[in-house]
Amino acid sequence: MEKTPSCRVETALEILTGKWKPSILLELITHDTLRFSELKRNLPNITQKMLTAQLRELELNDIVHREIYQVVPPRVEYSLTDYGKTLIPVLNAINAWGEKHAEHLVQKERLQTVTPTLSSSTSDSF
Amino acid sequence: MEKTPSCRVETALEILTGKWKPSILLELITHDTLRFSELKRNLPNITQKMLTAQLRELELNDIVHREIYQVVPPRVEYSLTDYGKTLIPVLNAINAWGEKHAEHLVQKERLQTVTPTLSSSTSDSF
DNA sequence: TGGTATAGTATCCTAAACGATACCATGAAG
DNA sequence: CTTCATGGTATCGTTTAGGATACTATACCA
Repeated sequence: MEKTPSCRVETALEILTGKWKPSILLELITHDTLRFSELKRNLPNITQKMLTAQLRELELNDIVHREIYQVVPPRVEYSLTDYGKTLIPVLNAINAWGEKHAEHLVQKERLQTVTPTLSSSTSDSF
Repeated sequence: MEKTPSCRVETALEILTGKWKPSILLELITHDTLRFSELKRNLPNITQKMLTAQLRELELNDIVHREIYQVVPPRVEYSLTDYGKTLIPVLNAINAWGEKHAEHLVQKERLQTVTPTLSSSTSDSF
């Protein structure tokens, strides 16, 4: 009880991180429900092992729901739980900052590539 | 150009993750400016190596500023850059979700500890 | 009888993150 | 001449994350 902010942030980040979790979550946000094979198709470089592992962790944290249909060949569908959907604003905030960061990077590069020769740049005061 | 949301989220998370970065950032948010030794004191289990490494990464990403005073013994002060301060709302969002998550966990545990014997729980319909 | 599709496991290996420990340079104070 | 404080590096070992690959069960379909 009475956890510190740093502890809470770390817990939240643990749930969000892992090489594939953001992509998986964004897939499920935009597609609502996806079969295992559909997720795999949409995440071209993931291995089956990693996809299973990351989904299991998300399931353990009650972020995604796993629905098994007893048919052959197997059909398993993944979707966000209601609780998982509370992550959407967080991911939006992170995504928005990521956008700002991309802009910030090009500005830093612009500053660095000014030095070498007196080239392209137009709006300089001398 | 035209990065995907998943890519931006991953970039942002790369900057935020690392075993000690959240704690370091929160220290700098709440204390404004801290010397190396003060950071180390406030993060009891961090090693010098890790503190240096994580600070260097944050510096590289333009999140923290490193001010060196040429005195002996050395004095080095760390603080958030203006750009680094744009992370504060993001960390707040993550922290808020982390709080919700802690509550969610105790509720799940309450549901699980109902099963074993017919103990404590009061409001069940049979 | 054999191939196909799905949703996985199991095993092994590599690379990266992290941790423990020891060492270093400097100048002031004693 | 020694000691102390600060803010580091350097080196080594362990632990964890992730990747490659092979294998499996099942029922249907040809």
